[in-house]
Amino acid sequence: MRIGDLAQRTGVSVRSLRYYEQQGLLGSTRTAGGQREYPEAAVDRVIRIQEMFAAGVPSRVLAELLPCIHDADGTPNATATPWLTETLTAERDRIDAAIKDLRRTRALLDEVIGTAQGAPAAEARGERR
Amino acid sequence: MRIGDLAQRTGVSVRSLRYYEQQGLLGSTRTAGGQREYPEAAVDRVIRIQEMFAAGVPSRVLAELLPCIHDADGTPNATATPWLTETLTAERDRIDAAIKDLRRTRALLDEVIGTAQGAPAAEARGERR
DNA sequence: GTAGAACCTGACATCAATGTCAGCTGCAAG
DNA sequence: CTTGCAGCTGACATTGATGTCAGGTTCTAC
Repeated sequence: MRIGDLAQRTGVSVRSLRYYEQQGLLGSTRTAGGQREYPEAAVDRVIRIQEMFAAGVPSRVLAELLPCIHDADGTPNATATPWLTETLTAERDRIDAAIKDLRRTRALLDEVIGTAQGAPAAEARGERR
Repeated sequence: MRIGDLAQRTGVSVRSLRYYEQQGLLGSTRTAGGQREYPEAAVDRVIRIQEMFAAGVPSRVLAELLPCIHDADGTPNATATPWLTETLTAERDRIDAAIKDLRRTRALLDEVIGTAQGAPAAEARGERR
């Protein structure tokens, strides 16, 4: 498929798709005229890239990580280098901390929302965290 | 306390503290000579600000939200405007989505890490998500 | 073959929080 | 009083993903 289709099917802008390629995250073959052509599997890959970005994984790490991922359609690929596993472990810890933080913030927002609606605050309602 | 102390006790840079003030997130009194002076409660507030930033709450929203927070030391303050509650609800939904996303990403990292260490992949070990 | 949509590259702009530098002033200890 | 650290303002730089524009090429349908 062509870049416009991929963009539409993933909800990611054409600009970003080209950026992903530039960062070595997403491959493409080219037509005789030089236009990008993507396989069906690109859809999944792009979605994964988006998730990773949203999770704060930097593209540098992502570039090394992607080949190691057991894709949905079953293409294994490379194995992680020692450096990569170490980095990923650090990333994982960072993500754990981020989740914890998000939960705390969420609870706080919840409380303010609840209070504003005239209801007693979360603690007073015996809500579980 | 003065800005350097606050920075040290919160782990936030002096630069950022001044930025918070500029954004209306953090108040301070000034000494005769114009230097910032913070109350003890500022420590908690700064930490909260950091958490919110980490959770992706934009400073514009934060500025309106902070006065509504029932501080740790028990200072209530303002009540949320309708606009604010609406915005916060949207933020909360965003955060929920972010948490979900982080979990997925975490699982993926975990799998790659596990595989690299010669262990079978997570699915094969019957791990729960 | 021609019109128009989709694509190409390259460059510059944006956002938000933070870093950093310069030049100046306040403050506390000797 | 002097010295030196800490603080002040203001300005510019950075980072990373993305938007946007310009000028040109390819592809598709007629």
